[in-house]
Amino acid sequence: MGRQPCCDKIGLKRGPWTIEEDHKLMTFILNNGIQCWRMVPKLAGLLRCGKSCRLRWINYLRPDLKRGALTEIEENQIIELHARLGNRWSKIASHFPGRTDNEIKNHWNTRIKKRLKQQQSLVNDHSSSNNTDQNNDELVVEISRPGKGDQIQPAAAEEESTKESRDGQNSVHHLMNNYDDHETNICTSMTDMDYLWIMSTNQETNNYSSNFPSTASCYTPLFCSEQNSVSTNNYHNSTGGEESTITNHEQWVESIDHPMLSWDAINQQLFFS
DNA sequence: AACTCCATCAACCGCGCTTGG
DNA sequence: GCCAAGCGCGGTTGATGGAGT
Repeated sequence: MGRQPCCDKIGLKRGPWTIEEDHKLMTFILNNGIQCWRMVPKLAGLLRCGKSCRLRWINYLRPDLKRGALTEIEENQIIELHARLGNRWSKIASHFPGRTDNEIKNHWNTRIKKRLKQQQSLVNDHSSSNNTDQNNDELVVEISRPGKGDQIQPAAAEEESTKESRDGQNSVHHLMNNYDDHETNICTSMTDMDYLWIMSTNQETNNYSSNFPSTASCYTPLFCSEQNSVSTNNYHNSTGGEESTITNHEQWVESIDHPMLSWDAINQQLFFS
C-alpha cells in the first residue's frame, strides 16, 4: 500500500484566499512549522488542499518575503541567470532572498520579455542598417548585462555592451566567467535581520520545520525589518464581498497565541487517539 | 459615465522526480 | 524492485484594476 491521497478535491475551497484563511494558515505554521503539507489544512482547520496551502505560504505568507517591485539591478541579474539556467525559475529565485519563483517567472513573462523584445528590435534595426549578421540572441543578453558590481547606469551599460558586441565576444561565456562577482552583489541589500532569518531556514530544501524556532515571538523583529516590511495586503472578504485591509504580518504575530504543539504531539493525537 | 482593452499576478494544473510501504 | 503518494517545479489561466477611448 502507498500513502493516502493528497486530497480528494471534493468539498475543498478554491480561488482567492480570505484573510481568515491566511490567518489560520499563518498561525498554524508559526506555531507548528511544516512537516507534512497534506496534514496542514486539516490541522489548521482549512478547506484547502495541502498543495494550495504550500503555494500560499511560499508565495505570499512567508515572513521572509521581500515585497515591492523588482529593481533594475535585480532585473538584470534575472536576465543573466536566465541566460545561464533557462526557465529554471526556482534556481533563479534561489539567488534572490525573499523573492519567489512565481514572482520572478511572472516578472519575466510580463515585463522582461517585453523589454528584451524591444531591445532586440532596436538591435535588429541597428544591425540591418549596419549590414551585420550577428546573432540576435547573443546581443539581447549582452545589452541587458549589468556592469561589474552593478554600478553601470543603463545607458552606460548599453554603450559598453555595444562595444563588447563590436569586439565579438561570446556573451554567455563572458557572463558565466563573471557570474561569481555578480552573485556576491545580489545579497548586498539584505539587512542583518534578513540574514538571521535566512540563516535560520534551510534554503536548499525549503524545509522550515527543522529550523523553525519554537515560538512565534522569535520572528517579531524580522517583521519589523525595513527590508522585509510587508506591504499592505488586500483581501476579498468572503462574507460581505467588501475588501478589508491588514497592514502586515506583525499584527498577526502579535495576535497569535503561543500554546506550542509539536509535530510529535500532533502525530500522537492523530494516530493514537 | 460606460465600455473595451491590456497588464499584472495569484492561483491552479499537470508533469516528473523523490520517497515510503 | 515495484508502485503509489508526496512534493516541487514550470506552464497556463482567470480575476482584477487601470488606462484609453
